Amino acid sequence: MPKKVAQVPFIQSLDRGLTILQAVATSTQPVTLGELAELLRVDRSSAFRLAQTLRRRGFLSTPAGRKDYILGSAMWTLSRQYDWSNMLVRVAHQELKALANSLNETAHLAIREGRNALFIDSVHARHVLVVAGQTGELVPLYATAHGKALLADLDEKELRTIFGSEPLQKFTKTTIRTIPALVRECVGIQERGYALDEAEFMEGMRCAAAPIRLNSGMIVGSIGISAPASRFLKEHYPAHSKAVIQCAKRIGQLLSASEEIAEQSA
Amino acid sequence: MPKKVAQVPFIQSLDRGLTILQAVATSTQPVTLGELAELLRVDRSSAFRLAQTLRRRGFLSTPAGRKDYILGSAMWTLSRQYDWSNMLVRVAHQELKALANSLNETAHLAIREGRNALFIDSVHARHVLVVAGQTGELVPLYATAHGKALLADLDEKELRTIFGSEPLQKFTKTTIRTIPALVRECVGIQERGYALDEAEFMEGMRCAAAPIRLNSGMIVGSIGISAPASRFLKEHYPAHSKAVIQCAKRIGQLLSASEEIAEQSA
DNA sequence: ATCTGAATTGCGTAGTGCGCAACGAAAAAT
DNA sequence: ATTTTTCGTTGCGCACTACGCAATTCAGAT
Repeated sequence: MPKKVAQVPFIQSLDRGLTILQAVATSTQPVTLGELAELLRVDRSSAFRLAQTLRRRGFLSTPAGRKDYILGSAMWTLSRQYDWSNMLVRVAHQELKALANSLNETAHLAIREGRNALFIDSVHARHVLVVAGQTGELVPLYATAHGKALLADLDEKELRTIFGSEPLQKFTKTTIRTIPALVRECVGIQERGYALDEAEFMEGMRCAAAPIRLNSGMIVGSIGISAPASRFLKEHYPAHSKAVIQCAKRIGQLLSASEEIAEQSA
Repeated sequence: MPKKVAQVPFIQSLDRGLTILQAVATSTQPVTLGELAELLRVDRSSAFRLAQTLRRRGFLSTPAGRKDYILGSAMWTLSRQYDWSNMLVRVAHQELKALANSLNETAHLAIREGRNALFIDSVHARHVLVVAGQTGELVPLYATAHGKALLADLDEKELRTIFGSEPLQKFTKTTIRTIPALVRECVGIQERGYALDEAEFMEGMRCAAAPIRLNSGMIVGSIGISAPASRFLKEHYPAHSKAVIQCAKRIGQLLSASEEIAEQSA
């Protein structure tokens, strides 16, 4: 039997309003009334009234003089004020746990914070020897798999803006120390879909991480596994990196999915 | 006569849905259905159906197992994807122009970008000698009035996270070069409401800037005026700083205001 | 187990929001 | 410049949405 979807009635006009919001937010261009009407399959007048309601609330706005719609300051204000620190953790935690269990190694979730990667969640494996990197810890972007995954889409100019012109601090003998090398690394990560840390930050420690991307491609975080090099062997790379990539992909889909995400949490 | 407000009919349920969104976004705690019903002055069942519609779209979410609502990933995704670079400029430009005209000096609008302040808009005064600092330019946070205004709320720990432990680069003989000095400066800015740049970045140049705050107090940008020290005299400080502070305040209100913002742009 | 407070569902009706059509203004075409 | 077309905006009345009421279920506390 097909699972029963949503007996709770939709509030039609609210639903339509949200559709408008998403349409405007994902469009790079201002959106005209006609386009909205067509999108919703409703009369222009209906689209107009919906859009006006959104506009009065500040969720939409019209560029000076123009008639077409862009997002308004209310959206901006709301998203700025809100504490999003748990969002990724909430959405990703299940997946993180699954990853850690399937490989039986410690899995981390990280975001970019200035020049550092910030670990915002972790699931430890059952091992005597557990890796460092507790939740809340900051580590250099250029010297860790998580950090490099977060940087993957940046070009040389953007990297220089972040790191300035001073040489990068050396942590181990494999630490990347120049921007050009980092640029090459980033290109590689884009191609492969994952980043490796071969004891670049901490001796004897390996890590594989993949960027978490929204539908738009934007990188919003990274997920990865870390382990002592004695346990995380080179022959594990293919399997581990594949698992990490798929995990990142699933999280990205969870974030971008708008409807009917399963809520089997019990 | 009071200007006629909005003949265009509200879409009631959309309006209510947006109210819910704002309520949830501005609350630090998860919001229960009962609270929403009370807020909207509607029956619980109505609030329920609205909330469910928002939840299906991913705009709201319920923490594992709980029944109360928090913002969902759709909000997060939307606001991440959207290009907000023009938002502040759009909202603030009129005020920026007014400021520049009233003092007849160049006014700038800046935001924080990593370790730098980024000028995102400017209005030049009619003077032979105009200040540098074009739109798009990056300047150090610790050495400019705009930068310091943007840092005003940070404490020592946060400042160190941004600037690291290396001594700060010296630009002029008045440049702040230590974190403790910067901390003191920030405290002063919080108290006074504005920041000064006494030729700390560029010789012979003065600047006064104030942080732009949302209702929540969060700093989202800075506005200020710059001029050669020969024209921007010490006796101008009181008047200029007051003008800058009030301008910043007005912009903050524009950003936080949700309804009926005047649209007299002609 | 019982009780209490909440969330959730069903249902009939009031009222909202819809489409239609007309108007006005601005853009496109001639 | 004039006509034509397109798009945004407003008025109106019917239809159906979404509301409140009340009954039901669920969860937690006693």
